[in-house]
Amino acid sequence: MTLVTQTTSTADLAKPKTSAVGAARCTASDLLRWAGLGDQVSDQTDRMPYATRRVRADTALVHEGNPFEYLYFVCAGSFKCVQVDAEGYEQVLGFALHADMIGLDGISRGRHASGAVALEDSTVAALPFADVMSASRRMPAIERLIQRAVGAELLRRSDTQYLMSAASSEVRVARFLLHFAKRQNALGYSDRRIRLRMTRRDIASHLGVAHETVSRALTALQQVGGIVVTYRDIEIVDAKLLQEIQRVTRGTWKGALRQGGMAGGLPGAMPGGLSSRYGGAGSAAAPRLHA
Amino acid sequence: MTLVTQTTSTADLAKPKTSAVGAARCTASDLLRWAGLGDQVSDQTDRMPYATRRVRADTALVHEGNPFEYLYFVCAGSFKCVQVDAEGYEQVLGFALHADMIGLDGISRGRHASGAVALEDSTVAALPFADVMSASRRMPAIERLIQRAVGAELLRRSDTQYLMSAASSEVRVARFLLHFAKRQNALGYSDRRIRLRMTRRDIASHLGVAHETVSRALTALQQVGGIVVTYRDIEIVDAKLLQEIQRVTRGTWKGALRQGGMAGGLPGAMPGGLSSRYGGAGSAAAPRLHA
DNA sequence: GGCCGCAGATGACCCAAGTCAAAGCGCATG
DNA sequence: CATGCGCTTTGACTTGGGTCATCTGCGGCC
Repeated sequence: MTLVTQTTSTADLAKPKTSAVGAARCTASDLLRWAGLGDQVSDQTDRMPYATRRVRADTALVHEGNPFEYLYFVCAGSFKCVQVDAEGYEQVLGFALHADMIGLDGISRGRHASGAVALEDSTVAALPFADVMSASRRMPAIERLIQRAVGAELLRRSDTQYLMSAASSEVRVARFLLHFAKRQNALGYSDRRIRLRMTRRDIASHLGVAHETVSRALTALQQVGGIVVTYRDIEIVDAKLLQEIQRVTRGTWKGALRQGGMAGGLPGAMPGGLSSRYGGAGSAAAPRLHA
Repeated sequence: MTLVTQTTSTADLAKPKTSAVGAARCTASDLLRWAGLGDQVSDQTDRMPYATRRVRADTALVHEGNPFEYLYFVCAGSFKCVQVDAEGYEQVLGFALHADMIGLDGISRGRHASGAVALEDSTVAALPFADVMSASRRMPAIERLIQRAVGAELLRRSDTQYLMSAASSEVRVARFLLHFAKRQNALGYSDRRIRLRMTRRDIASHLGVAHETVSRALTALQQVGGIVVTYRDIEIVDAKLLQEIQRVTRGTWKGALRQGGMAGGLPGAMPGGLSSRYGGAGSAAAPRLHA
């Protein structure tokens, strides 16, 4: 999957939250550092102060439909990005973590196409869009920051579509966990321990399944030995296994696993969990193909 | 106007913005005009020529993973944007129509995160990304063009997530049709007649369902009187009905329809088609749909 | 400290849609 | 003009997971 690692300053990424996040203001160079563009910082970019804002858990930073004025850079904490449909049903479009940008989708219409709700007490830097744009014309580093934010946003949307394109719910959950772990890892955190800040319901909405199904999928993945679940703490104990499961786009991954399409097969986990009920029965049609 | 097969539906698709699309080069002002920013054209923006490229049906304009050098502006024709997973299964992320920009997702990693395949003989303008960025620094109109492209792209991604968040397949298809009609309408075409250039399979992939299900959903929507299907030509005969159906995010829309949750109720369409199996009123004259 | 409410897990049931199959149709190709 | 392949539709069957319901446990709040 052609993961061109961000060549810029892995060192900077390794130490998140280096600055005084709680401060009432932060400078452009802070943003660049947090965004992993530390080497872009120059004298020019240093003196631009932006206001920061505290957002308490479960409160909205951005309301869907409100006028688009600011871009928000997540200094600390995390958010869910949501759209509410006519019936009041909340669709979770994605999650914004540390160093992500919130609000880009307001560019097109001048109004925010989605809302953002804090999953925990969080801090953001509020960047007046007009200012940022004019600054980016003068300072290549800022331009880079915006470009990166846009690129990251687009990428995250693709990833979401990829998540939802999976046929089986367990595959979706596996993808979600791996994806989340990778993002945390890029921020300098462990890629084995995931601390979920959102409810099962939020995850379910994001993946396009029922929340009970998320529960069941987590249990299932735990039973085959891929993860250990403790409420919202997930430990990935067999990343390789999850990777195998995650690859399956169509059909049941259990079928794919047993057909030897996957290396090694499963240790003792098989008899337990999911695969059992399907016995050795002949549902083993050749998967894939369909050109 | 070149041999680009775009005029097809003579009368109905009548007023596309015309221009010398077939030319080997086009100017920035052409792009602005096509993008609906005609009023932004000034002398400055006039003299910048971009190469155009012909892309024949079923051939790739962009290959996933290739280096990101150009943004492509769709002058004529249409594309599907795709990602291919490890098993070779093709996921359709979206469709790019006239005046859309292709390739933005390459910004983040310097490589295209998705490919683009022409659905018909098409023409694009190839904009070297570096040039465009430097031009946008000097010319507000170009900057606006890029902003608009980015915003539109983001919005389209949200829309796709919205499409896929629907519970029932018929709702997904209804949303897709309305969404597509709106986009065509924004380009000056009819919002009642849709000419689909992609296969059912492409649509299915985009919506996250099986292609047979798309067929059945189209048939079902036709039977309740919402549309008339003639292969790839769809006529929307009852937009209001489709709107009602499209609103339903959870559960079956048939249920929502009958519960009076929807204004006015439906004329003669109700008894037939989908609602039949759900007990209630006379399933008498109802053919089709399992049962 | 005790009550209340929500998050999460799990079981039972059954329908929507995936899968497999097969039959039209159309368009492209020689 | 004939042939064939792939798109589309429809049917029959199977099942994953949505829905409803219940139970547990944790946390907040008076």
